[in-house]
Formats: sequence, C-alpha cells, structure tokens
Amino acid sequence: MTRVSESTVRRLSHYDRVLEEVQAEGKRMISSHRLAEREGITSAQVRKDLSTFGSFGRRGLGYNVERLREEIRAILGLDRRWKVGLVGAGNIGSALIAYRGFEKQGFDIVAVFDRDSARIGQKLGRHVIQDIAVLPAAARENPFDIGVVATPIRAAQDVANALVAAGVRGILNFAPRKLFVPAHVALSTVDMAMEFEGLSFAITQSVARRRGRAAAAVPGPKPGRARGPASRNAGRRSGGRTRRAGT
Amino acid sequence: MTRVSESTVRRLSHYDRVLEEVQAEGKRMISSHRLAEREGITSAQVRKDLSTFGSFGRRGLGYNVERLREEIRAILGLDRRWKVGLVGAGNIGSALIAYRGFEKQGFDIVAVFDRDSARIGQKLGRHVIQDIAVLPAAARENPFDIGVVATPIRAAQDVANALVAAGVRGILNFAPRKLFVPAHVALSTVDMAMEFEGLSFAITQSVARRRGRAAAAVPGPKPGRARGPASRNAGRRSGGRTRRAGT
DNA sequence: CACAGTTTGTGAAACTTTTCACCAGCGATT
DNA sequence: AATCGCTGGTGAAAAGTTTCACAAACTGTG
Repeated sequence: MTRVSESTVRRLSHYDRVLEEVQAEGKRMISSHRLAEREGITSAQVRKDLSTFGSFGRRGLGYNVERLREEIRAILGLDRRWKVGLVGAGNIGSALIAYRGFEKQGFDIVAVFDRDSARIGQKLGRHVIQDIAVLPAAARENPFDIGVVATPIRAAQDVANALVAAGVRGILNFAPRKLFVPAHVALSTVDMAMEFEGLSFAITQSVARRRGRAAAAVPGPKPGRARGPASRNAGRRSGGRTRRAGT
Repeated sequence: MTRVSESTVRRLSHYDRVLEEVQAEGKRMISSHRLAEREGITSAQVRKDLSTFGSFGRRGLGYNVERLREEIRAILGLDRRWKVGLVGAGNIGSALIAYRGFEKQGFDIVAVFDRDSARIGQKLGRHVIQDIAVLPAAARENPFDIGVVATPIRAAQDVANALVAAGVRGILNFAPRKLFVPAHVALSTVDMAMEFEGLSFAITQSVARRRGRAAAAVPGPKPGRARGPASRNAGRRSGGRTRRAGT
C-alpha cells in the first residue's frame, strides 16, 4: 500500500461524518457521486481515496452505507477507544473537557495536568487536576495513548518531551509553535490564530484583486526583473482562497 | 504573480512567529536556512515562498528580521485590525473569548450572539451576549469583517448564511461539517475531532507497518534519495485543515 | 437473452507543490 | 583587486495530488 496522504485521511474523516448522516436518514446505499456532492469534491476523488484501502463498492450500485462506514472507521483506527491525557487546564483545556464531541468519536480524556499550584487539586469536569510533576508516575500507573498540549507557548516543547517520555504515541498541540518529536510519535497542531490569519490573507487578497482588475490592464508586469521594493500587489491572478459556493 | 497556495500562506504565518521570536532575541538578520531550520522545512521552501511576493533578502547576508516581518504581516493583511463577530457562546465560544492571543495578532471580537435565551443578556468577557435574531441589525450598526461559527452542528449553515447576509468577508467555522458559502466569502474550518482522528490513523498505521515489516513489502526507505540533511528528523505532519479553492 | 442505464476501480493525463542546483550579489580578507 | 565563503532568487526537475475517461460489473426491463 502506498503512503497515504494527509488530505486523504482528512477526507476519510469527512466521509465518516457524511455517512453517519446518511445512515441516520435511513439510506442503505450511496454512490461516490452523492458522497462527493455533500463534501463539495469530485466523485473521482472519493473513489481514489477509498481505493487506497480496498474495494468497498459494487459497480452499478454504489457503496453500502453501513459497511463503508465500518471500513472507514476501522481504517482510521476508530474501532477502538483511545485514552487521552490533557496538559494545561486553562481556556483551551477547559473547552476541550467541556466539549463532549470527542467521547462520541472514541477519545476519552483520562487525566488532566497543570503546573499552576492554584489549580492543582481542583476539579475540571470529572477530573482532578494533577501536578504536571506527577505526570510520569500517573502515566505509568494509568497510561494514555495521546497527549494534548494546551499550555502557553513556552512550556509546550517541555511538555511534549515529557509526554513522549511517558510513552504517548500521538500529540495534539494547541500551542502556536512548531514542536519537535521523535518520528514514532504522531503530531498534529491546531493553531487558531493561524486560521484567522488565513482569512485575513484571503480577504485582503480578494480586495487587492478587485481593485486591480480595471487598473491592472497595465503593460507587462515582467520586465527584466527589477520589481521595485514597494511594488508588491501587481496583477494577482484568479485562483482564490475561498471555497465553493453552494445550494 | 501566480496563485498563492494555502500551504504557502500557512507557512507565512509560521515565519511571522519565528521572526517575532528571533526579533526578541535581538538578532538583526536571519538566513533562509536558519529560518527553515526552526520550522523543520527546507531553505529552498522559504525562499520560494517569499519570492512569490517579492525579493526581500540580500545575498550573502540573509533577511533583515524587522523588515521581513513587516513585509510578511502586510502580505497577510495583519497591518490593520480586524473586527470579529462570534456566534455561539458555548464552550468553544467562551474559550475564544477568554483566549487573548487573537487580539495580539489584530483580531478584536466586537460582538457575541447566541440563541439560548438563558444566555442572552449575560456577559461573556467584556461582551453582552445578544440574541442571534438581532444579528442583522447589530451588524448594520457596528459591522464586522469576520464571523465565527461556534454553534452546534445543525445550526451552523443557517448561522453562516446569516453572517454572509450581514456582509462578513470571512468565516471561521468550528462546527464539524462542510459549510457552503458564496465564492466572495473566505471560509476556514477547524475541526478538533478530526485532528484526533488523524492521530488515531497515524498511530494505527505505524503499528500496522511495524507489524508487517517482515512480511509485507512496505514502502521502506527509498533507495533513490538521500535521507534528508541532518535536521530533517522529527517534525512530521503539522496541523492544517481548511480547504482548497473552489470553482 | 440482449440492451440500456448506472456506477466502481484505475491507469494515464493534468496540474500543483516541493526540491534541486546553480548563478549572481554581498562582506570580509588578503 | 582578486578571491573566498556565504546566501538569495529562480528555472527546471522531481514528487505528489487531483481529475479524466473508460473498461468492467452490476441491476432492471422488454
């Protein structure tokens, strides 16, 4: 089996969501075309993605909703439950605890740690916040698979190291910085500020484009090379960050 | 100038973070190599990314940290402040309000809406929670650029529609489903459950690979390419959701 | 059974993104 | 002034991802 791209995995999660809905609607079969439509992608993409892992459909009929969903969940490793340890009982940590959506997908938070002595011993949801110092011992006693880093930026790498030492196999990082972890540990970073910045760029860009449209009929923006230091913002091409329109 | 890829934009945000740090360390110049090292990517990537927008370095010397940072922030549209309207005063909404990190980057939450009459009128941070029904009027009176959807899944599309109607230019969506918005509105989705699922896949996968090593013909180290330069080690996949461009 | 209508799975083509490799510009040194 | 060591910019190659397009597999119908 070839290497699976990150985008494929992401789409598999999407398919799972769609299938859940479709299942709730009582449909028994679904075609790649209808599945794609709901996600705003092409049917070829859906078929390609699935074909990476096997052959789950029937020509002329489509995919059996229930079966496909099970296959996808097995591929994603969601046919089991995962134990999660959370480090950082601040805003993000609290939001994660309060948000029950993960449990539904099979992720159970089993321990919460923080460094702030004011918080240690208090309860967060069903969990008593423990001193980060006892993480190694706590993890030995009651191991977890995935660690969540929800600490301030400067503590993040140390916490990640501690989690790796404690034997986690994956880390979900909410601190806005690049973490370095050994190759056998999976890492995923969620940076909300960066999402805002992406929007900022897309909006700014679309304004520049609109503004440039009439004026940018200007000669060749590509003479020798000497693009003036202040002359960014020449003719930007279409493309566009945004998503498709719909409905 | 060619279309700018989403990954380039994401990296620009990263560069900004690194430059901020480097600036704090008092360094005046930085080379593409050192900048890349901090992000776990190649120096060619850094130079390519930057060259999309102009020519900011000096051969033999590198980039002026302060100047480059200003350029990047201008490119990203961070040389101004953005007004943000938040819909949904639940867990995620509260976490966003409590997290001051956005303000630092130029994003000010200026209004908060919810549908739950128990919450309407209460304060969340500095903001009084308003009835979602008054969103159109409130947005007319005090417009905002970006809308955040932090509602339950089934309300998400309606809220997005309302935000579009209210004239926002970008939407940040935390609901775990695909939203459809017109092409002139930028959309970015953060799905935390999906991040967990990505980890689940990666972990499951690595187990399968380890197990199958002897038997199956697994990808294995490619004979062709040298195993990257020294530091290419640790950091693998970094977070990143959101989407590509639509039609 | 033959035929029409669907829909999958998949090579190959098209397109996008990353990496390579090298020239040219820079300060420092002699 | 000539040379050295370093570094940015960039065209071209390589690698990766998405889309196209079509044979093959399936059901239903006459």
